[in-house]
Amino acid sequence: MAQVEPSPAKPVATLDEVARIAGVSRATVSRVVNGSPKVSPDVRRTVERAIDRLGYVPNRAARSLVTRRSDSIAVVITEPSSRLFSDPFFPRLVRGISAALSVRDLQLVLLMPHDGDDEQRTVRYLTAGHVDGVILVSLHGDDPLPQQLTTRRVPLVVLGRPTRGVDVDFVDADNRDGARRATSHLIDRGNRRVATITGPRDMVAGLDRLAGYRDALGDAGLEVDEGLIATGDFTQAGGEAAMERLLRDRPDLDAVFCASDLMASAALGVLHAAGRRVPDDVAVVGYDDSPIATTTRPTLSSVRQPIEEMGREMVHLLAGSIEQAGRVPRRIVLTTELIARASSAGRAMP
Amino acid sequence: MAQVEPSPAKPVATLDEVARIAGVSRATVSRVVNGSPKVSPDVRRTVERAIDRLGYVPNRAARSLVTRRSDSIAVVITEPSSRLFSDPFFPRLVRGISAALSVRDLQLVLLMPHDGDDEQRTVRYLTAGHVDGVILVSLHGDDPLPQQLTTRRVPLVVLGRPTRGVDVDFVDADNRDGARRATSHLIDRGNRRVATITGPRDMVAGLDRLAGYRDALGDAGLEVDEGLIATGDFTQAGGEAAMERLLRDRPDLDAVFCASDLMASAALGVLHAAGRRVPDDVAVVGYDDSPIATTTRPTLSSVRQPIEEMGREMVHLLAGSIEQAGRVPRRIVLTTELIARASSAGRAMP
DNA sequence: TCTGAACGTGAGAGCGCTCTCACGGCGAAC
DNA sequence: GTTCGCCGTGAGAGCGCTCTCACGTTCAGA
Repeated sequence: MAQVEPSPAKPVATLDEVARIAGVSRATVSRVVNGSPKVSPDVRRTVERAIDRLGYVPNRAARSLVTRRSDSIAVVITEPSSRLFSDPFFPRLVRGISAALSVRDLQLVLLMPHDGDDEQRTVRYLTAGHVDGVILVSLHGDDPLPQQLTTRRVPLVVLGRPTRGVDVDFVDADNRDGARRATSHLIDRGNRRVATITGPRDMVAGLDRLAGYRDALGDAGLEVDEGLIATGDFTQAGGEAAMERLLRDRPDLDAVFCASDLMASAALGVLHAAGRRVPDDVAVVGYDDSPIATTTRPTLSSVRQPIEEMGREMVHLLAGSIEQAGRVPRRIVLTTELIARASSAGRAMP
Repeated sequence: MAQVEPSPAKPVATLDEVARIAGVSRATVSRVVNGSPKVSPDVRRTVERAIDRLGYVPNRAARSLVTRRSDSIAVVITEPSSRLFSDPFFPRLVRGISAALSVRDLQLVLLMPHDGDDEQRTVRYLTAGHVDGVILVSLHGDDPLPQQLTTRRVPLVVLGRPTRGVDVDFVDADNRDGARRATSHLIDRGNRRVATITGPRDMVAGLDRLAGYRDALGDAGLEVDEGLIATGDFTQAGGEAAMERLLRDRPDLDAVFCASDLMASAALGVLHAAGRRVPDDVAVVGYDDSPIATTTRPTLSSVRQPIEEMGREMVHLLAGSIEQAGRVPRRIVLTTELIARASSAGRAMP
């Protein structure tokens, strides 16, 4: 072998060297780097030139050590793979979060614990002060994490209204209103036997969407018929089973509001197999407005949530709560929008 | 307001305190924490008790400062939102990476630059030594990032075989072989006019899959008919346009191999609209085996890649290249599997 | 002319950790 | 009994940064 000798990696400059080159003290360079106003314009220029020349970049670890800030926040996604992989919700949300963090020059540390052991490690990591704050995505009702973090005073923002008492910052879409809109839309087109396939009963989003369904029926003076309510779990398999059950128990239904597009797409398949035409015999509306909504046959009406915006709002909230610890918890609820497509087009057959 | 007085957050213990409690020196505690063998069993026990009692967790910043390691690696995803959001590939890959990193007690810092400005920041960040290594996901052929990182000697693993000269560690699925399998499968069932909708011409995965298509035709002694090759871009819109073009130019085609499931699902729609039955008139095979493959009508045959495993392998590779800088670049190519479903079932009509 | 506030700058401590080196004690080898 | 080497431990320096405090200069006000 020839002398390949990998040259000694990255010879990064330090504050000291910049100071020496610029002919000032370390403190002054630090002030320039951190944008302090107490530096005269010409000194600032000199220092900036030196920084450019050396390609100086502050050492994050050293800074963290003294400021006690890591300038990084954790995004924790606790969600079974099934949903995580099929639902574009997560990439979109993460993208929104990432964009907002990048503007603030914060780092995104991603945690996806996937067993109990991992979860333990996660808790330890989060409470050890390695991050300045935590964004918690998609916890189910009984997740102990928010409680644990809150008592340890780790700044925290949660996605979705928490079920129980924990008083914590959160961002949510208005699931109840979204479901109400979807259901009202079906009623408006003349459907009277509107069924629903719900989300899991341990997730607030699922419960809220069911509540919205009931609201809409109430608004229209229709009675809620429990036989028209089938419990799903947001997945295709769950949607399929629920739709089959509905069709068997209540063959006279003329519309279905599904609490997720995945379930709705499965419902379309079941309806098709059963010889029901959509939307003529049975109208269908989904939830999430995921890409799948445009690929089904017929295309799927759905409720769209402002996902990226939710990510951004979570970051805003978290930044605030890092700044002023112990402030009163805030909640942000964003409105949704019904996207009407073929699966609920036209008027119901009388 | 009552005296809500948010108590002074996390009173984390330091090495010094542990040392004092255990009655030993800081150095000894450090040795215990880092699993050095040069500590007598009873001293080790004493120290461990003290650590437990105080709930001591090492300060990562302080450690980084001296070791010059951050124990974190960056995952950079440069991909237009369209694909990022519709393709479950990314969540799955990230999950695989995350799991492998967590085992090694490494942190995952996620970067999703989405404009030129952001990209600049990203490069600066990565070369500033804030991370020990970089995993680069889904770069197009002309991405300058690998080159930049390589010259700065930042340990790097890339997803997918790079187009050009950059000699760099990478992990890839055997796209060529996967495409060959898919195409051969169509030929085996009796199809003779097998078209293909390719990926974008600036992505190696697209080119490789096209090459595999050609391979299969060659294997079967069939001639490659350029008129049966339509360029797509992995997205539904692209697939739709390509399928329409194919149908117009070569109405006699009897099968289509699509380089992505998204394009395949769009192709199904176009074929349906054109009154072609799948698989009877035209058989279709997609690529990726994404969840969408089971929701189309008919369900979609597809090529599955071991995505999580690819993530794991990338981490292994990166860990190695961090350990021994400047070693010879390695490449890992994983095999794929054809999942046959309804869209290519049965035999071709003669 | 003197006082003192305002401002820009430098000196120096110290954040929590690792790691080198020195040292004392003990057993093996002569 | 002496020497040597090894092993477990402690002392202390120093990683690169921020931040407090003190200091010198300038300038307005009396």
